Amino acid sequence: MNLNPRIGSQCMKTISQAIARRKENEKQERRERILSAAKSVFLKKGYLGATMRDIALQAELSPGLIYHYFDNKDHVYGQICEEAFHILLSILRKTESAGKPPLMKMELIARAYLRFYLEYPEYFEIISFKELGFKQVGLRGEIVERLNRLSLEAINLLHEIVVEGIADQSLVPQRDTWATTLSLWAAIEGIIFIHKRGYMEMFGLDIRQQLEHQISILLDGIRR
Amino acid sequence: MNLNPRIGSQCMKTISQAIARRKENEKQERRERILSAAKSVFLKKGYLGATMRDIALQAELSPGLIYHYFDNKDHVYGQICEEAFHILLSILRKTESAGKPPLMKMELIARAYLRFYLEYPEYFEIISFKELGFKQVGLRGEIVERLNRLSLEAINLLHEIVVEGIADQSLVPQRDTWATTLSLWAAIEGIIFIHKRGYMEMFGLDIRQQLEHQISILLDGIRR
DNA sequence: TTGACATATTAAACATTGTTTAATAATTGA
DNA sequence: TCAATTATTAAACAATGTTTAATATGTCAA
Repeated sequence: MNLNPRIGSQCMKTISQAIARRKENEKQERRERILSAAKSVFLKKGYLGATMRDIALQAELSPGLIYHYFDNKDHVYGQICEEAFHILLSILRKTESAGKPPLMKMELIARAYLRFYLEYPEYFEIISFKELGFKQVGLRGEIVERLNRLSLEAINLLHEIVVEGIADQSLVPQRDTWATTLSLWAAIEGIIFIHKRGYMEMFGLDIRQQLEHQISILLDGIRR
Repeated sequence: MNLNPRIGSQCMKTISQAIARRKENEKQERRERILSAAKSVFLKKGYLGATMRDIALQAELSPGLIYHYFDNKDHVYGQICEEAFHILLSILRKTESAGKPPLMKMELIARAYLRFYLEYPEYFEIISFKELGFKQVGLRGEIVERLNRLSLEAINLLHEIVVEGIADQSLVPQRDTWATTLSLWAAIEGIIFIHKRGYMEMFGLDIRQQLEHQISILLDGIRR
């Protein structure tokens, strides 16, 4: 028996806190479980192919429960998409290009982007659907803000190199560093999308060689 | 009364033919009516936003009837998409570049593509959804074959210029003319997609200037 | 003219979506 | 033990693409 009520109440208080903590953990675990199921389903079937019932089945719980933890399908998708961006960013940052000249850094960034496309095609699909298909689907609100920020973060890695290259005069001075950055990014991304559409297979071209070709065109120009 | 049965039967025959012809016309008109409605709906709402009931309402007939004239939604969409490609192709061909040097022709093609994007944004959306979003949606069969052929036809306009440029030595000889073609096409298309995603607005860049920048990078290189 | 037959057309049904709701089960704190 | 909050579910809902079964329409032969 608690002779001292202060101690008793204090004990109860800490227990309550511990329980609250445990419940918070369990809640988080449910969330994770749903996200894990969602990831496998989205990666396998894509945004449109994946259904909430698929995810619920994979997570072994009812579809309705997902809405207890997430606002809607886009919200869940947004989380997976965010994860995809983190993988992309980690690969782009892993280029280990410190100290190398800016032109070399650019090549490394381009190759790293290609590596992401080749090694994580499902994640690439997730991202490119967000980037290109969403005027039609309608991801809204702060989710898309966060994803846009991550997307920009990737491009910014290239921008920093452009700035550096202009500073050390290995690049011609540009009117606008962002204009050059977007040009390069567009050309790299473009060549990957071309591959995704099957045109390289059509002409027996290798994507890696094609990227090197693209890099050399960008860096050296095509005019004799 | 027909005293001569040969004439009578012949007359009936031609009437039957005329009726058959009229019915064929009416059938074609129904088809056109549906396509016209579909076009306005698809252009306004995009592939995913458009519903068969929307189209039926616009055409003032029942949704089921559409399936009497078309296999399914994708089939209808394919027709609109084909129209979009024809517009693109006509614009690309209208460049009036006969006699100009290949490098100039390339610039004109690039600008023409941009013009299509700026003047027919809804058609551009239709095409780019076909090009990029369809692993998830699943357009199948000969429709996609026909669309791919049209898409390739567009790229081939650039390829012919590349071949010509190498022949007259205004371009460095390339291992593969298609490799160069795809590089250029990717860079041009890429810069437009970058704009579509809103990055140029973000940095106060103008799409036309950006395309010129892209062209100059491609043609002159960025290295000092 | 009538009736059979093919075609055009529709309304309704169907299966599958994302999402909501209302009810139930579980857990906690008093 | 009980009230209340929370977690969970089954069922319902509205909207989709598509199918079906029925109906209207028009054609042709007898």
